[in-house]
Amino acid sequence: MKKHKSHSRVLMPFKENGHSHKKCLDSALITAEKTCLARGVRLTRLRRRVLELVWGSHEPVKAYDILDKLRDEHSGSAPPTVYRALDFLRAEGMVHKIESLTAYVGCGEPEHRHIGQFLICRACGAVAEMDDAEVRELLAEKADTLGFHIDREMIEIKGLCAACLTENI
Amino acid sequence: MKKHKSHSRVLMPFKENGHSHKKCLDSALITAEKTCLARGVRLTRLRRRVLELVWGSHEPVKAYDILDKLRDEHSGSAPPTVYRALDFLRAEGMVHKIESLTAYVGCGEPEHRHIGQFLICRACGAVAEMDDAEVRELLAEKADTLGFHIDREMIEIKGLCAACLTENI
DNA sequence: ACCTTAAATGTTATATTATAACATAACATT
DNA sequence: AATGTTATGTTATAATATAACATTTAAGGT
Ligand SMILES: [Zn+2]
Ligand SMILES: [Zn+2]
Ligand SMILES: [Zn+2]
Ligand SMILES: [Zn+2]
Repeated sequence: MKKHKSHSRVLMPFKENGHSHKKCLDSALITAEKTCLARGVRLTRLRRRVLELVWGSHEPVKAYDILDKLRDEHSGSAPPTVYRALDFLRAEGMVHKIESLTAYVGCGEPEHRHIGQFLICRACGAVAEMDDAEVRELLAEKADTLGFHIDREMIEIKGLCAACLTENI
Repeated sequence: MKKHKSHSRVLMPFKENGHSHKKCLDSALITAEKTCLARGVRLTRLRRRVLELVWGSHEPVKAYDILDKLRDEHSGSAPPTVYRALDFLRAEGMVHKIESLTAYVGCGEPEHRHIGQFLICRACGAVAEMDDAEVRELLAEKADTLGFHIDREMIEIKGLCAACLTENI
């Protein structure tokens, strides 16, 4: 029994036909800059570059793949370089870690802190992010029947996205 | 709008006061033996021992902690020893991997194949497992609005269990 | 019992992911 | 400029997982 219509947003959709990833990336970087400015935290050149690399595609990116690219640009790069930047970006919500892939994706809406639910296509590898309050509420309710208080939930769903479903008829 | 009462089971509860873990463990091993027999797969001595070690407590166990114990008993143990046994046990549903902890827990109900939802207490480290069809149905519905077809979902919830909540008043 | 084959385990090496610890550099504030 | 703080550089190592191939064990047919 729902009291009101809960919000359910798609924070990061699967990319549609004609998706301009350049725009997508630029907009993400601009949002990140604005958000960091507003919060008084520093999106340094390195952090910005790591964010850019994470946003290179809509597929989760591995930490060591980022590191390889950083090394091409600056020989002083080492694992801590990338993990520190990722830690910062995750703390600020610019990036989420996909635990089941040990990989990282950019967040489509970092300005409002949240932890979404991720849909991962096993065919194309793309990831979409939802932020669905109904799901959260139902889980909270279920947890409550066990006397459990939720701090944080990780929801990672694997399957086939619409595009890959139609291809594999 | 629910058509029927969906089943919602607690496959593995948080341990209650007076919980006899010896019974809990014995029963898990017996169930595992029966289930393997029924399926025509082999619960070898090694696999049984690994299952026993995973079931050592209700807290997720690390692969290399299992390996350390195996090494005490048999010097020929190496990473593949434990990972192969875990792979078998996971495939048969006797053990689940908690992705967000890279650790493994025993399953309370391996005879029916499933992937549950895990509640992880950040204070005592214990894990409970639910298998809630309502949650699954809601997620399927939400995914469907994006044209996404779910194969498998990972739900790991962190928070405080009832016992730890009352302690931390 | 003997042979054959498949499954499980042993063994060595290496890949992948992540953190510790300490030094230096950049930045902000006074 | 002096100071404290934050970020980055640097070296080393910890923690998690798999590849590849050899050997042993178990199952099934003759
Ligand atoms: Zn894009
Ligand atoms: Zn997000
Ligand atoms: Zn128990
Ligand atoms: Zn289970």
